[in-house]
Amino acid sequence: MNNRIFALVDCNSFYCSCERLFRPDLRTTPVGVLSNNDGCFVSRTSELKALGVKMGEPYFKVKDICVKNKVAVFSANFSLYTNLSDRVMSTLFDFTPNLEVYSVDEAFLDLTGFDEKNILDYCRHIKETVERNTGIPVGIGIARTKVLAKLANRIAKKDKSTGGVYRLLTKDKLEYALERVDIEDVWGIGRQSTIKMNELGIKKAKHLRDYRNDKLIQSIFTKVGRMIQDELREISCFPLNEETPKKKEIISSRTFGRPVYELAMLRESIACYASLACEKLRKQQSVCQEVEIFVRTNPFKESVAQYMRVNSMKLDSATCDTRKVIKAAWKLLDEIFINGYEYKKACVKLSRIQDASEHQISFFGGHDTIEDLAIMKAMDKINARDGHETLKIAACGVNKEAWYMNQVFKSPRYLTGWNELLKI
DNA sequence: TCTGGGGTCCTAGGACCC
DNA sequence: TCTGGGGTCCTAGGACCC
Repeated sequence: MNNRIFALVDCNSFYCSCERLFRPDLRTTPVGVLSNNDGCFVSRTSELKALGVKMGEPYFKVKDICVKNKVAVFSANFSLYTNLSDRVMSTLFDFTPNLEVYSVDEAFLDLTGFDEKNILDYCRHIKETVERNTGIPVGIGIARTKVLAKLANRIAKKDKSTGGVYRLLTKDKLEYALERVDIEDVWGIGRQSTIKMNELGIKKAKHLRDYRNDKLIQSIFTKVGRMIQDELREISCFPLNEETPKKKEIISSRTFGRPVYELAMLRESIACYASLACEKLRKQQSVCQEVEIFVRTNPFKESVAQYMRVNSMKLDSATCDTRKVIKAAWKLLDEIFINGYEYKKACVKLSRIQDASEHQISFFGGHDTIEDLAIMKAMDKINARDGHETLKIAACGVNKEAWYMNQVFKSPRYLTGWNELLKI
């Protein structure tokens, strides 16, 4: 046992809550948000869950249920969600700088040193403040390790009597919780591990905590499994990571709105994804020295011939120049493209990422010149000021409708588009 | 007809070196 | 018949997360 205290703040049905914020008429309506291309449900309100719609459920399979129950369905509107996420996080930051932004809708707070008697009230105050400032409802779980804080958060959300804040600090509460929580609901225990845990007779969180053979746990579930076990014992193994590390890989991929057959169209999509990835790369002031792409047909469509190929290359010199990355990606595409398949998805991945300021300049040249960097900088600046893709590389094409994803239910960019602000 | 996107960490095993 | 031992680095693939 240690004397640290972690609080996990988690936004309730985050994407749905964002949509509801601008549509108060939907306060009691079941709401769901779909993945890109209007594929699967990635966020559901409790009302939608109650209708039996599962996480990751393809929309077309439950369309009838949605229509019958007047479910408000939305296409993903990530610029809106990111913006609201920033507001939630900055509100939390006002309470403590010891904060880890764990995901778009979750943050760990280090509240070590707080008087344990008052901590429940304090977290209720945090919850109310976030909700008042941003309109996004949250739940908070409090415990001595991150794994247990996750668990406490689960209870806070499931058990209405908690009022959305739950403290898992006393021995009896801990026993009560660990006896009831299934092993698969423990943070870090996924599908494969659950099967192996069950074989060992571990069905509940408590069984893992009390499992005597630590070495066996380590050998089957690796170091990570052992750390989860210790975290259940209130031994903190996962530290709070306050600064967000730079990405080591940047991926940009999309499923096409419709099947694609021509090399020219694949090239356009690849150029677009490469542009997106390079933008992110420059934003974190990095350069990459490896480009990977893949293309594939629709694995769900069994009636057509299947094809999937990955191809990658190392660059002579690390770069953040979109033009060079597109050139490399196109070369990779030409090598693996086969005529006659019905392509459904393409992907660009940048790796071997280094800091732009520190990277080694190649002896053989080919590195980004001052002029290259100036062009990229100008492009980023114009796009930041006048909107995404105001200026883009011609290789990306102009007729995106030919392959771009479907977004039939997209809400306005209430917070990031001047023409789409809420009208009252 | 219609099934997402973007990450991280860990380990085993191969390549290579002396 | 019988052919060493020890170390590092890299990569692919598995598992997990939201």
